Amino acid sequence: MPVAGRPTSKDVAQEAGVSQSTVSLVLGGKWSGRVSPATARSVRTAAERLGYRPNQAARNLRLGTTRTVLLMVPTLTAPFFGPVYTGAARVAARHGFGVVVSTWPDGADGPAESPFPAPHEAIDGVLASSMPAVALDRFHGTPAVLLDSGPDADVPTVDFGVAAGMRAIAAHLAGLGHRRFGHVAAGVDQWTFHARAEALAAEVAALGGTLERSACAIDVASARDAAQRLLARPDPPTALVCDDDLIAAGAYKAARALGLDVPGEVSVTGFDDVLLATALEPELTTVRLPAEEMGAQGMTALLELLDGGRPAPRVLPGRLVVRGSSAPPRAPL
Amino acid sequence: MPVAGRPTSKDVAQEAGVSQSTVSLVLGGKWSGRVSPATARSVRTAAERLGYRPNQAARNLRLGTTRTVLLMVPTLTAPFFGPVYTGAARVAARHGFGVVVSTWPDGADGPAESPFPAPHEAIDGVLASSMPAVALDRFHGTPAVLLDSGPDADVPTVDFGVAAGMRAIAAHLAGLGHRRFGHVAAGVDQWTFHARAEALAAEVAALGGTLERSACAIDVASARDAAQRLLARPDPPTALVCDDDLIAAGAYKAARALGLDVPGEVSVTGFDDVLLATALEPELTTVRLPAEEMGAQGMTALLELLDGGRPAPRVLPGRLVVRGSSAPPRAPL
DNA sequence: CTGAAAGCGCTTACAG
DNA sequence: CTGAAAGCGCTTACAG
Repeated sequence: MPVAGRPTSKDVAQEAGVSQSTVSLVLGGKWSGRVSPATARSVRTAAERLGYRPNQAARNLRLGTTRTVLLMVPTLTAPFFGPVYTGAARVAARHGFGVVVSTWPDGADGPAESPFPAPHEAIDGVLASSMPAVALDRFHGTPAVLLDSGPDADVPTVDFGVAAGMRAIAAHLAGLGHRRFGHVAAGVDQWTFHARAEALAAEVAALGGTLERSACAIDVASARDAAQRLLARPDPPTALVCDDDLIAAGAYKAARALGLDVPGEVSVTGFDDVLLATALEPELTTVRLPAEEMGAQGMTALLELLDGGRPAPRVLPGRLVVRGSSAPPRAPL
Repeated sequence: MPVAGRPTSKDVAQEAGVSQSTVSLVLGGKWSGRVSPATARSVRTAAERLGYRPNQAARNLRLGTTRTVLLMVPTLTAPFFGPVYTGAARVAARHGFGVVVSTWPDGADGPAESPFPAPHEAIDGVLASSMPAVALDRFHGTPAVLLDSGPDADVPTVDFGVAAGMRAIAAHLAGLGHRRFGHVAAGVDQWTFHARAEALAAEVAALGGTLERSACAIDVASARDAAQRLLARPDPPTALVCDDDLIAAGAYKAARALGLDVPGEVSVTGFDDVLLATALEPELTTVRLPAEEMGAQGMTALLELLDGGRPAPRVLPGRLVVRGSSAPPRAPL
């Protein structure tokens, strides 16, 4: 018997000849010992025949939950955040959660731009990536996990081992014989870049090398200029350590503009290991960060938190990937 | 008077000394002529004092709507989809809609992987990008708009003018003097790549040139091999037309492996104009596709559809961006 | 083993 | 101009 509009549990009940509560019990998987197997079967059959799908809004209203979490990122146009989302959504789906995305602070949504309540008012938790802790203020009290934002927060955190990654880069270059380092640094006020700068400075000092620093925005042209400033010094670095792969692409350009061969005359390293790293020529020595794993671990921590747990801070190690952009320095003339 | 838990419209009513329906009327903006301005003001004050936010689940249940649309994309790790999302979310937010993302067919969610109802069961509409029309089957009847999937669908569409873009590439190269073309083609069964191939073939034929085609996956290594096959022919092309920027990066590698200078000995063009295009050396001649605009226009069309309209198909023109990777062919020896 | 009933928090006729 | 009431579709005590 066809039903007008989308079928409800009441329609299924009528079709199966049982009460609506029985339908709910069976389809909710809470029937064993309470409903006879035969009845359960007939409910399932009826539900299938009618193409019944439970109404989420009613379920949410009744349970006071939305099974939706918000992933907040600074931008979706950087290659880093796609994988983070993918990992988070994978874990979320396994637990019946959906993930909505918003960008902040330049976000597409939010009360400032819209007269409507922002969609993220209806969420159970927040996953915020690459943000200062104050970004969580607007969610007063909503369970939250911070990703890639540093371990010093009063919510659970998941971070990359960027300090160890930078040390691995420096050790690799030092092993090749480099002593004069240039740091083409992202001039961006995020924990990860502060941590990278600090670790590099400490490691170079420990190795007895010298380090000059030049800051830039995270774009190719700005990185090229910053790298050029370093290479134009009287006693230029033999290795340019770049804060990410895109910046490294700018360093390549600076080297080429000055007629310097990479890696013959100057070594260049990146960080992140995005697609770009192997698209460049020579391919880039860099540190691979498990972005998708960060999304997955972050969601796992958030679900633990929603479950009443106290997930411990996690640190995901990066891995040095040596490719063609690093080599021993040219012997002094 | 503090209220336990999150305040409801009933709490606001009590605080303001009015009925709950009056609160709903005022806060829903439907009060003019029905509630006195003074009462309205006191309701607003009470709501603010209590930090009241309407419960979306209740609202959705009552209205039978979710104000949520699903953006379905093949993958989130390609650089194209971040901007599409951003544009869609911007327009959606202006109309009080949220956007959830899912990937298909390799999706993180969906009934196959999860015993729970997929979150996207609770949506008002679907925006599907770079998909065959059959991808919409599982949403039987949900209003949908197809992006970047070709104009031949029985739902509204938004596409790029890829044919015109390819013609512009071919005309540009022909203007430089090229006659022997190689097409490093994405061997991916998507409308956009079929359209690119067809347009290029037609234009080269019209110009009286020759065209060889070599297919590859959309990754650097596969593209390099495909380009190498073309360049190894007895009478190799003087220009490699690549189906996207990443493929062009592979073509650069093939040229370098054979000791061929770009653009001195072989010209290379891309498509899309992603970040990579200016990270390469030389910078890539390509066609810029307005991805964010596609997201925005798609959402506009979907909202129109939800409003009962019949949005016309839209085509967003690309723009040829000439950079350093294209030059006149080397004079025959 | 099964069903009648309450109630989640809204919006919107309907009655005054 | 304002309020009492119905009802959206669920889940879950509660009663039998």
